[in-house]
Amino acid sequence: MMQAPMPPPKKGRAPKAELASGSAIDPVDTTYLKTLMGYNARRAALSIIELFLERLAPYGLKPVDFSVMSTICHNPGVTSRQLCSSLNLLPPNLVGLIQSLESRGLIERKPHPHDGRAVGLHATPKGQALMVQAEQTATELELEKTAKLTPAQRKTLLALLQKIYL
Amino acid sequence: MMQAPMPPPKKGRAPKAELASGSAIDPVDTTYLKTLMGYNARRAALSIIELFLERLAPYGLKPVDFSVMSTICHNPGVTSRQLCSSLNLLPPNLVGLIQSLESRGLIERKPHPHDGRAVGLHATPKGQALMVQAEQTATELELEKTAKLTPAQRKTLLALLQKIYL
DNA sequence: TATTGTTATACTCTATAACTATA
DNA sequence: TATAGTTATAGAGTATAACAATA
Repeated sequence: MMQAPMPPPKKGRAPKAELASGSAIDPVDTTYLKTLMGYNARRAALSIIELFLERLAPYGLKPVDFSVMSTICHNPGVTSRQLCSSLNLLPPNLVGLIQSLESRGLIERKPHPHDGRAVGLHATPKGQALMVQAEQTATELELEKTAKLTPAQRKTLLALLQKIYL
Repeated sequence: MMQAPMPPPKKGRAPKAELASGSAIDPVDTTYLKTLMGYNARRAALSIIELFLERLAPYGLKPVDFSVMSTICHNPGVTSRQLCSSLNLLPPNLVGLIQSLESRGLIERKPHPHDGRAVGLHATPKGQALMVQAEQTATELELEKTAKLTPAQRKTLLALLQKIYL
């Protein structure tokens, strides 16, 4: 399959937005990158995560901690194996995370009823109370970051993203 | 502002998809996480990047290398400062990357015409030829990963993602 | 034999402070 | 004084191999 060579750099009329704007940097043509879903999804995710880190710092939760705690809260008795599978994490990277949450008194480890190898994870009342607040903060921050979207567009975006990774 | 407490774990009818499926893991309820744009955008991005790493490995390009090379190709003479600004990179992390691309003969560094401090980056013919192939490969892989989307949905998704981070 | 959880470890990515050369 | 590029380095994130206990 042939393809046209690299598009010409458009010498005539490049997108210029620096007209009389004091210390702006010369803009760059990223037209091609903007056609890539991976590029745009990553940039959007990082933009949201940046604010997430700020707002959730008072709870001592980073994105992965938050995802794990939320999943434990909504699935009492869930195992590490299940968390790894559903959140796409690797077992060795979950160990320290779980230990940290336990030492903070946010979760408890109980023997699994049917499988002696596994350990059931449960949120403590303290952990549950923290996550009610944390989830509320996360939801608020998300609405701020997606303020340019209508509720319908927001719903559409969530559904389309899930069509990619699920 | 008050909020309802953590939703009950729905004891009656949890989403079970493991009916008579040999070695499937008990599924987990991630309903809440799926309402978060940051979570879904990150999962989608990582899903695409996973295949990107495989397919672009023969070119010796990772996502950031690819973004930088593509931007240099489409913007001859662009500076490191401009790359950092438009791709959201930090200057120290770009240094080694640029040196690597130069030592591979993919780009050249030329003195900037107007600013003695800056260096203009240019793709060599070898670099341009590589990127024509690499961009084609990237575009193909993206279409595979978004195969569940119609062209209209794909266009919508790109536009909505840009509304978040731009 | 296969799986859960763990340890140790290496590799990559990202971030900060400080320096130089030029504007 | 401010900016472009660089250096050194620390921290976080992600990866693989190998092991013990249980199925």
